[in-house]
Amino acid sequence: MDKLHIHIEVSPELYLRNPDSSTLGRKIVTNSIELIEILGFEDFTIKKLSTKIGSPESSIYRYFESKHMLLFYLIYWYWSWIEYRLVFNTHNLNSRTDKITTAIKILTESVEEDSSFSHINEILLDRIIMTEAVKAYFTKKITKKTKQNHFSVYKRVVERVSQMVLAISPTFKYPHMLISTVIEGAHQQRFFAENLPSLTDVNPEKDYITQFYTELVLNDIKK
Amino acid sequence: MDKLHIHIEVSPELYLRNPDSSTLGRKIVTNSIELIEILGFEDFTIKKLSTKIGSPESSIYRYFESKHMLLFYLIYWYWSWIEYRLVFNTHNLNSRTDKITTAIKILTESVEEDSSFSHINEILLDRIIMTEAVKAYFTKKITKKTKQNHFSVYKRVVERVSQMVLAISPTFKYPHMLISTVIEGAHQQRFFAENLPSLTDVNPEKDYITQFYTELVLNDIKK
DNA sequence: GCATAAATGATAGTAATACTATTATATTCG
DNA sequence: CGAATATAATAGTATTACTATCATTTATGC
Repeated sequence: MDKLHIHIEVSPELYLRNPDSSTLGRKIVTNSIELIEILGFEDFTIKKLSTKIGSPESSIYRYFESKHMLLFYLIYWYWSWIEYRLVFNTHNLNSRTDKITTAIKILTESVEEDSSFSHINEILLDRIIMTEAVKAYFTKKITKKTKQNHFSVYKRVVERVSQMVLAISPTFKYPHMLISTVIEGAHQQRFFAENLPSLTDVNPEKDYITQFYTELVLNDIKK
Repeated sequence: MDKLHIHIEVSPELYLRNPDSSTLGRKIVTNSIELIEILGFEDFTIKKLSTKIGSPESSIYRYFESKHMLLFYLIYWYWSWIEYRLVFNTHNLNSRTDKITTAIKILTESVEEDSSFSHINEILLDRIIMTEAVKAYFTKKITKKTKQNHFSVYKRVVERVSQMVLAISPTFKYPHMLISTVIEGAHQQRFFAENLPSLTDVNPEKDYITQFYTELVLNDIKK
């Protein structure tokens, strides 16, 4: 597996003080992930986080400008981590089909192992992204410009996989649309399977969501 | 066009007093749509709505239990309206491919005409669903049971179109997954086109999103 | 057309929350 | 050891979702 001790750096625009540079900072991040996963982002409050870590609210605000920025930090971290895994696991593959298949696997599978190379629990973070990330795109609490800057990693991931699509089918007109549909779709289907099963087709096979989206993509680009 | 004076009834579980039964009730609905479209659901407040319509907050709460329930009401209305259009426009088609193509068109196109058979502006409502509906699924403010009850129309729409998929390809394993991917994907792509264009492939052709999803579905089910 | 009931208005209040401000105390570092 | 820096302790503000109460208007039955 890819249990290297890589270090993920988050864009400084997302924090006031780098939470990765102190024990308190890391405590904030670790515990916010645990709390958001349990409560959901709406019911998650800085007050609750502050009591959980035993530090005052004002200390948390020294690291993050706002509750929303903390969520953006987590999202950024997540996509950096996905990008790393994407590059690491596909770069030495020769077959174009293998590349795209591996990429779709990484984008659609639920994370079930905490690679524990950091203070961040990837299993919980993956669940947060599944349920909370959409809200972050759609919120008007953050300006367009800020969003566009801060979704840069996500965009890069979409771009990378779009290139894999074009490598197979150079005239395909909508690679970004296809890939962002797959990414968001897979998250949503996982959520539906847990919460609104009649909107999806729950299946005992572990990787049925990955299978579905892999076939969807291959059928579409190999017309 | 389908400018019939049909009347859409919303499940009584979603309101305290039926907003369709009084002028104040209709005023609340009409104006909430306008406000949510402008402000987004987060910045939309009952106070702002109450000043807009010149009635106290307490009057609004006599119709809707909460801000979230008001949103659920709008979502329910929207999907009832979509279901009506779906049934109306497909039932007299003979070709299976025509049926599914028409269905996908209805599910993926942006609404550009207010059919004005009611106090509800469908153009604005369509935009609200595009940006705010996902938040409604994902919120923990509403219990699972309530959600499952209240998403019944949405589920019925998915079910109807799933049946059209099965009519073409009876052994297709994931019709619900395919259709909910299309519905949510199309909304998201429209949002991306306006707000985060690098995540999609913006195209001058008016109906490129519909085209994309139509081909995606046909390629997938006609293997 | 009048009594009764129902809907609405006017006003006040509560608890929670995101975030700010200030000052005191630790902690780190040259 | 002294100075800068990070954290704690505490208080406060504005906003918001929602509740409560009572007066007034409007609709309804007879």
